[in-house]
Amino acid sequence: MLLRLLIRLTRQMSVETVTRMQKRGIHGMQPAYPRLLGNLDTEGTRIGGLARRMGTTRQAVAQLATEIEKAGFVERVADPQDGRGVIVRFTKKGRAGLSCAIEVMTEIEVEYAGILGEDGLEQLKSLMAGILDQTDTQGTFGLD
Amino acid sequence: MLLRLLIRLTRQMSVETVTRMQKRGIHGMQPAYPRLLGNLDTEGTRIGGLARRMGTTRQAVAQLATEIEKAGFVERVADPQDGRGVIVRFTKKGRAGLSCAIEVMTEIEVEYAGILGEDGLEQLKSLMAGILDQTDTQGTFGLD
DNA sequence: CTAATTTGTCAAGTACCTTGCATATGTCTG
DNA sequence: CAGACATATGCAAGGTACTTGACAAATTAG
Repeated sequence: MLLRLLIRLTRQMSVETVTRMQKRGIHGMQPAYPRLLGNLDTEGTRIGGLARRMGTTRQAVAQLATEIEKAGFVERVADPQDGRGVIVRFTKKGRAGLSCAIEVMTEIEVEYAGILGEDGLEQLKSLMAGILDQTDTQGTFGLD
Repeated sequence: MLLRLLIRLTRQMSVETVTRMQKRGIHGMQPAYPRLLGNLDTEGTRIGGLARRMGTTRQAVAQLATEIEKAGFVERVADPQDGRGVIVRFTKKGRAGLSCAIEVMTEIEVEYAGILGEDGLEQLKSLMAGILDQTDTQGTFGLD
């Protein structure tokens, strides 16, 4: 069953990513963080904007942002243009964390390419993207 | 990034599966349940055996079993051969639930095959299985 | 200026998982 | 058979990631 394969592979890759980042000295990174971090503009992005990009609710983003803030990868600042707005932006650690995450994920993908062949990996990605394009109305941004 | 695609597709398929089962009158099914249910022998299976098959800890299985028991899909009985053992086995609702889960997951896969072509879907599955075979030491049983 | 809308937060609850510890039962050795 | 050890499960606490509902403050529309 496809679902079972998806669950196992997702878990494996998530755990592997966090583990390798730790070994490289980035502590406190969690599998869910790069999804938010990868959607942050360099000047920072508002909660609602992140929610739209990530295809989730503002509440979920606010909560996730709180966790990521505790881990030190982002900080919240008031939006000078809109008194209601809160801008989430990178700390220095956050930028380092994101680039490490990308490195590690790329490294893992290279290993998978070693198993499947480069074409195989590209096919895997494009097949998944094909399903999501047809079934998921969410846009695709940032790290996606 | 591959990980992001995996997360999105997994979530989508999980939610879709549970939603469709509800529409067919199976209530209380959760995405995690078929993984256990699909590893149950017809006579039932012990917690430890399930843990081994599912590649997880006995605690996680025991807890999941409690949830699934509350939902009415399985029941616990003592192992007559081993006083320490607890056998988890299907209720009538559980058998109906599992077969509905398989129907629904198959139906979703057929829809994906409509997007990717049958060959595309088969490729997707075999590519994922290829990675897991090389990287995951867990055995493959039941619904996998 | 009032009313509606947008924005973010708080609070509670759910799903699934982890680790550590306790306890009951079984097996093996002397 | 007793004692030591291993195995099987349960209990408790905690953590991550999410959901829904309600709310107050700020902005915008009429």
